[in-house]
Amino acid sequence: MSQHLCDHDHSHDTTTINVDARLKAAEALCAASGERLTAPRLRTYELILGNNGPMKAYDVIDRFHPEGAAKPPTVYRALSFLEQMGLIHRIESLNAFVACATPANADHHHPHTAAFLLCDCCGQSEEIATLSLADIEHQAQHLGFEVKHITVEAKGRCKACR
Amino acid sequence: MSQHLCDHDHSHDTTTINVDARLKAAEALCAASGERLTAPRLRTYELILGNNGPMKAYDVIDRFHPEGAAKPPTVYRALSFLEQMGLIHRIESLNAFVACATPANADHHHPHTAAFLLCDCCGQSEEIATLSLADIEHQAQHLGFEVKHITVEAKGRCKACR
DNA sequence: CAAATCCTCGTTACAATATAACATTAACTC
DNA sequence: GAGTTAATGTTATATTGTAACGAGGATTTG
Ligand SMILES: [Zn+2]
Ligand SMILES: [Zn+2]
Ligand SMILES: [Zn+2]
Ligand SMILES: [Zn+2]
Repeated sequence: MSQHLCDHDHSHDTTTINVDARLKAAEALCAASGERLTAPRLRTYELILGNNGPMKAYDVIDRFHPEGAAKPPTVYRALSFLEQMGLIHRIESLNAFVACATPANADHHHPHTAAFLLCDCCGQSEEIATLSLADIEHQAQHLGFEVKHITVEAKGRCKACR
Repeated sequence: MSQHLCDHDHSHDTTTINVDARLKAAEALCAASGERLTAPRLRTYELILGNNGPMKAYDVIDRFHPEGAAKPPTVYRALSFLEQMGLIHRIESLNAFVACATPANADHHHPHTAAFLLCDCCGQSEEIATLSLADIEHQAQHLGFEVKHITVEAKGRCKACR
């Protein structure tokens, strides 16, 4: 995931997620929701959880099987499912996917609008809770993150189409 | 650009931009900035200005010449230029491009963070000025737009990479 | 239990989006 | 006008994402 746009080291690019705990929580969430966390879905989530930073769909595809790649629809379907369950987020500006930092669980559903700080250089992402764009600047400043460009896109239905 | 996800008419999907005036303003802006609004750049901007809603790169490519399509790099380069000049915005969640509603001109440079309301149904986009996510809800409500999902992504440099 | 139904998946093929690399031309500088 | 830079033309290819259809397995229904 490192972008290698620079010459300094990226040893800070490490996330520490308890993958097993997340997988168990996801199982519980799906069970509680009447959804099935099938093998391809589980494997896809596992890979994304284990990846250091946002992961491309084709990286999931390539690493899906020990022996060879998965077929794209297998993975794209799993990604859609995981996104709908709130377990991962799609990063539109990177065409990549990252595990939600605060996923719903069986007890506590937690759908939310996520905001991300995305480093151009090391590729790391930080999911921040924010309800205002000023907040983004504040949190970025607090984290020492220099913001260059913000993407804000709201999807829905216009008045005429409702 | 209509998405045809519905059976109602989309006669509201019409924008009215004074294309000639925008092109002249762009000429002036580039002249003032020491940049060159070359033929491919001008043609690309003209097509985006004339399009009803966000336009895909390959639609620009296909309509570039009266007789046949342009080569992709020609258009992608022009799109990058126009975006850097603040004349168009890229809509990440659509892989599309739209003319800025309030572009800079020779007198008044005006770089800004744009926010968009994007209709799932008719494909129309509305560029709104906003400095808070609550604002998005307010403006959407005022416009009768029902928001289903908001994308917020800030790109830049993390602390370790600065 | 068997039939019907629905959801999910496997597979093939392909569509849509975007860039690398290098040769050529046009503009600008001295 | 020779040297330099910026922009374009051109070919090829890389990356990202879906349509379509059949097979399998789970769930519901009678
Ligand atoms: Zn989240
Ligand atoms: Zn970084
Ligand atoms: Zn704008
Ligand atoms: Zn609409």
